Amino acid sequence: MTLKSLSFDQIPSWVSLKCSPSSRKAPQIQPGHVANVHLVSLSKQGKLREVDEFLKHMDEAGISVSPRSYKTLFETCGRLQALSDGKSIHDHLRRTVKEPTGLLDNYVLRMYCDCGSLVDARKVFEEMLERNVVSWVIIMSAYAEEGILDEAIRLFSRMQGSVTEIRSSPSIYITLLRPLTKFSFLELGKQIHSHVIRNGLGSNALVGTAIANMYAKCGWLEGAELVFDRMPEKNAVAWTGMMVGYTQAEKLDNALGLFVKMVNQGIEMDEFVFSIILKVCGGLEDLNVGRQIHGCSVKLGLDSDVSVGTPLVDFYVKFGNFTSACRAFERISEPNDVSWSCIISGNCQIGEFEESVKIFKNLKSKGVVLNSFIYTSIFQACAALSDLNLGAQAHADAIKRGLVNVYGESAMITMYSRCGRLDYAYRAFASLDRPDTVAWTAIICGYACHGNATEALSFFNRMQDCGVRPNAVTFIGVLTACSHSGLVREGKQYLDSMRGEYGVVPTVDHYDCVVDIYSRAGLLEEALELIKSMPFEPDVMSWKSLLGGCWTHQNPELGKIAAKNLLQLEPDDTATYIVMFNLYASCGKWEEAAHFRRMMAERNLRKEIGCSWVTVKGRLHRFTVGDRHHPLAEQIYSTLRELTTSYENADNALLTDEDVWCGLPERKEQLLDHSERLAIAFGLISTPSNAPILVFKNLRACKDCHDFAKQVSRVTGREIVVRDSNRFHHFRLGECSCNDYW
DNA sequence: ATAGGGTTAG
Repeated sequence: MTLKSLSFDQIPSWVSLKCSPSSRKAPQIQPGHVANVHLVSLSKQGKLREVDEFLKHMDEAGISVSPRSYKTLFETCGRLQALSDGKSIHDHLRRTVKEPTGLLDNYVLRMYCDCGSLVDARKVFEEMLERNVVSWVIIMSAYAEEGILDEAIRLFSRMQGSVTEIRSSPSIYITLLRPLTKFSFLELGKQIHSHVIRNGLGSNALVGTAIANMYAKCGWLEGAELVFDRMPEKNAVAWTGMMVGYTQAEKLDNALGLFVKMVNQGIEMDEFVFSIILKVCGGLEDLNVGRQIHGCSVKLGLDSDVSVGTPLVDFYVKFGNFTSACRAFERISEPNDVSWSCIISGNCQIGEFEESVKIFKNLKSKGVVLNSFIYTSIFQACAALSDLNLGAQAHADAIKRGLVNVYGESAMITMYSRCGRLDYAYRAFASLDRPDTVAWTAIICGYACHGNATEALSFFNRMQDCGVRPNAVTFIGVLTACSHSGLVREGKQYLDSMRGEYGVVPTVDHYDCVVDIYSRAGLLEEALELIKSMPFEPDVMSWKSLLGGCWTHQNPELGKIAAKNLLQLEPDDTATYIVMFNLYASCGKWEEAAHFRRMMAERNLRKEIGCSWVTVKGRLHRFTVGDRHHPLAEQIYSTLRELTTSYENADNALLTDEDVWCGLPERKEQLLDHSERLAIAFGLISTPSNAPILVFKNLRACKDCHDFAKQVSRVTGREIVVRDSNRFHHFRLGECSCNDYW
């Protein structure tokens, strides 16, 4: 909108309607009144550029801006955090109003605080001629909220001498207490409490609530209870605070008990009470009580409130009941970013990563507010989908919006690593000031599954040098690194030192890693011995690892034991049948082999279709075995034929994961059309000759394709990276990073 | 005019 001149004809009629009918007086409008009303209207709509224009016109027309207009303008600038607009309006005020601005200064002060400029705020505060309690509260809370508590306290002492109304101003204390809660400064809190008592505000309900809250959230539950119990009337706020305190102290039963007491005393419940108590039910894994509380919220008509609906969604997600979660979500009348983040992470938790991404894109296109939780889930989804494009885009996007925090940072390390870009993962890690346990773990796991054990273990050592303690997941990464590199002795030593040296109690997963280490190294008896002697019931992974080793090291006797246990635990996993078939077949025991084939057929089991894909210029190209659908199929196959001349000896090739589903061993000679070969060949002909090729595959790489990829990397000089269902293989000049050890 | 509570993630 451009106003050529200050013509009131251009102001919509409804604007002027607003000012006359309410006043009974004759329609004598103050000069400039309409202009000021228009200014306020623009401001409330957040149209700050038009405000600026309009102010100029008012100046030219000699119309002054009313104090009420200034108030609204400053409020708008604060709300929108528009510091430069705020400054120019402040300038305008100083330029045009010569007399003392008095109470308006509080709004200016508030504006600078809201815009995050403590420097400007302080300057205004010091230059103020007249300071009242409100002025002090504003400036003190600004420092306190920023965590600059010592300055807030200094101001507090300074105030003692200059303001007399302190006895009647509980807001001072409430203001000071809130940030203490946030930063958990218990000792300071106690001092303020004594101040409160000395100033006779000990029985003030609002102050009491704030103090009980402060004690509860600083973790001093006894103190909180003392204050809480002595409060003559406790409102929902006080009860909520106590429940939060118990929850943070992991005393969920106490929190629930308090809730029951609250209900019995007939305290009116509001939406915030439901937020915390639903979280408690989720933590207690108490579906029944949660459902009852859900029903209670419906009766009160609160379930459509975002503060109730959102934790309800989360509650049902925790129980894996996604249908109920969605139903709860749909009841929310005005979902906010938290609601969306619950539904997005819920989708991630049930493996619906595409759906998460879809919702995310939709929210972005609609301009809905996003938060760091949403980005963390999206990084997780991109990791699972290996979607580097979207992941990197979301990364840049999150930075622009200032929505990257420690959670997102470590999720990003994992995302880049799983998308095949260990180099980016490292860069993301290296950019951290002080990586915590999870970030270190993410980079260790990254190097481990890319087969770089030396680096992974060196990160583990550096982590300890930095004084960061490893957790259970860290050791999974460490042991995986050992496993992928054949570090048998080291692996066992790490397992043995976990409890004593690091205080991390090993779980069955850690033992499984070591079973895997032994099995891969051909120490099959040791592996079986460990399975038998470990302080846990062996699980699927224990036997799978052993079976894998029996296959690589051709031991049908132990393989039989592993398979027997595996079939009991997981009769529908086709991999067991296939490996056993191959194992017997390769030893020439055809009858036993046939037995497993037959069993598989009888149980009507079908193998997941082998599939590989490669992304070129942002487009995904997907291949299945023997696929001829691709427009460049002819070129792909001729490339493969050229590359395969050295593979005549494929005769004795065995049945692989990929072959089995399509049928029979007679496809011996057809190994050349395995999906990953198609993807590699396509990568070769469709990317620049110096670019690395990154192929993803849903199943484990077979031996022949692994050899093939090595060969191709030697002949063409290309770097080829293949991610199979297990790990990453980096092929360079005829060698693989896994040292044929996978 | 100033002031109190909750829910989401690696």
